[in-house]
Amino acid sequence: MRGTAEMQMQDKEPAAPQRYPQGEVSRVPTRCASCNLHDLCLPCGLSGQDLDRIEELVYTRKRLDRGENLYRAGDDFSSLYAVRSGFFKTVQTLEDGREQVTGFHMAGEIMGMDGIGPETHSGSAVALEDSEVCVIPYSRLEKLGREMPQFHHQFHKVMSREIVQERSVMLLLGTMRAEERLAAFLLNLSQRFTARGYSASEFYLRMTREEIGSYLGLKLETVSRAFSRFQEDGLISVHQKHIQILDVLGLRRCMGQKSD
Amino acid sequence: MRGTAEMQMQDKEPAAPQRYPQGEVSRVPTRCASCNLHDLCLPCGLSGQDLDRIEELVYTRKRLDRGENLYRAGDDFSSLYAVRSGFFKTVQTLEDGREQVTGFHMAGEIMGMDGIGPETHSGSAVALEDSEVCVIPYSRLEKLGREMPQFHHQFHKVMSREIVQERSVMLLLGTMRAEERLAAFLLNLSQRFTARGYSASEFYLRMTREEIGSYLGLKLETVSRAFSRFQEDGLISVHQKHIQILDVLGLRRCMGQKSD
DNA sequence: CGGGGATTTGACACATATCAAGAGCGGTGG
DNA sequence: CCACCGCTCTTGATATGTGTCAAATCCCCG
Repeated sequence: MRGTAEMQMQDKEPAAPQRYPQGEVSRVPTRCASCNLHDLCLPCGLSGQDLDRIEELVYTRKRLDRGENLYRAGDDFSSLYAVRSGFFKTVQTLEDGREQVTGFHMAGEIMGMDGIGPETHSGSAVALEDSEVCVIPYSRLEKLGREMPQFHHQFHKVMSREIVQERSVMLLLGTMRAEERLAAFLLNLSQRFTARGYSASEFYLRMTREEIGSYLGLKLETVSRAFSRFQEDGLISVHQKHIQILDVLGLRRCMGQKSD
Repeated sequence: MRGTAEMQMQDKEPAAPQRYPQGEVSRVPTRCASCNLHDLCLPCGLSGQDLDRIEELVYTRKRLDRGENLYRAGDDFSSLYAVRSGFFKTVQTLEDGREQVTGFHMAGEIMGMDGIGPETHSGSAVALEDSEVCVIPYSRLEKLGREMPQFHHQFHKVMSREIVQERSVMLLLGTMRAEERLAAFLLNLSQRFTARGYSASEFYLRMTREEIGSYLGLKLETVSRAFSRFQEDGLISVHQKHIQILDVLGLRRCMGQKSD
C-alpha cells in the first residue's frame, strides 16, 4: 500500500495550499505519459503506446491565481480543463442571481464538460488557490477519440462518472440532514485526497464555510455548527481550515442515522 | 410555429398516458430515419446520409408494462435506452435504503448513461406507464461514433446536456423553496411537452405526489399543499393528475421571489 | 359496491435559516 | 514590530418553512 513508483507525492502529508511564485512558467513536462496524475486523469487506464499518442492532447498549460476565473458562465466552449495542481470550485447561477457551488475539483479532475452540449459554459470555474490546468482543446479530444477506441471509451467513462457523481449530490441535497451532508462531504474529500497520495485523515480545506454551505445547500452558520458538533463528539478536530478526521467510522455512522 | 412536417403528433392535445394492448408487438419502423422523434433524440442534428447510417444503431425495441424495471441498480451495463413512448423515472438508492427520484424521462430522452463509467448501473429506471424504448447497444454506439464524427459529437452533446440538467436540479435542491421547486418542475414539464408537440398548458402527470416530492426533495404533503396554494392563487388548476397551467408568468414570477 | 392506495388538510414538532454580536486571523501600512 | 482593518468563523436567540403524525376524502379498479 505504499506509494507506487508513479505516485511521486509523499504519502501521509496533509494536502496544503500551494503558492507558485508569480510569473514562473511551468517547466514540468506537458506530456501526459510522464505526468504523475495520468492514472487519475483522462488517460487513466491507457496502455503504453496509447499513452504516448495522447501527448497530442494537451498543448497548453494555464496558470491561475487564486480567485481567478478559468471560465465564466456564457463563455464560448472550446476546451476541457484537467486540474494539474491547485483547487477549483464550479458555480452555477440562477437568473435571479442566486448561485450555488456545484463542485470542488482537485488534481486530475476534468472541468468544463458542461459546455459541450450548449457550446457555451453554463457555469463558471474559479481557482480557490493558485492553480494550474492542462488545456484540452475539444476538437483534439474528438479527433484522438476517433483514432483511439480506448481513449474514446475512456472519455465517455469520465463523463458518465460526472453524471453519477452529480446524482449522488442530488441524493445528498434531497434526502440528507445537515450533519449527514457535512459528514458525506468530509468523507468524500478524504477519499479523494487519499487517491492522490495525501493523508486520508488530515487536510486543509481550500474553501470557506460559505462555499461549503453553498455546495451542501446549507447556510454557513449551519456548516459551522455542524463542524463544532463533530468536534464536541470527537469525530474530527477543526482549526480554521485545518481538518483532522479522528473517527472515520463515527462519521460514516452519522450518515445513515435517518429513521425514514 | 406550427408543428413541422416531421412533427406528426397533433398540437395542443394534452399528453395523456397511453396503454398498449398487452402482447402487441411494435410494428412502427425501427429505423431512426423514419422515427418522428429523431430530432429530439440521439440522431438530432444529423443530415440525410448520416441519418441513414444510424439505423444500425437500434436493433431492438423493448416494451415495458407500467411499474416494470428497465434496469436496476447493480445491473451490468450494456446498452443505453431511448424512450420511444411512455414515461419513466430513474431512482438512486443510498446504502441505508433511502432513495430519491433523480429524473423523469419522456419520448426522445436517453437513459442509462450512468452505467458507462462504472460498467454497472448506479440507479434504476422504472416505467411509470406502459412504455417502449429503443435499445442502443453501447458497443454499436461507440463503433458508429468512430465512423461518423457528427454522430460522435452528437452523443457527447447528449451527455453534456445531462450534466447541465443535473446541475440545474442541484440548484433547485440547494437554493429553492418548496413552491419555487414545484413551479420550476411544472414549467420544465410544460416545456418538454411543448417540444414534443403537446399542449404547453395542459397535461397529465404520470407520477404520484410522492414521486414528485422525492424528485424535488420534499415530502408528498408539502407537494400537495403547494399544488393547493397554486390553485388558490389561480396559477394552475389541478384535478388529480390533470394539470392546467393558467398563468405561466405567475409561475415564473414565483420562482424568483427569494430576497437572498 | 367495496377496498386500498393516493391525495388533501390540519395541528404540531423540529431542523435550519435568520439576525446579531463578538472573536480570531491575516494582511497592510505606519 | 505593532495596530488596525476586513474577512471569516463561531455562537446565541429567535423565526420560519417544512416534516411528521393523523384523520378524512377521493378515486380508481376489481
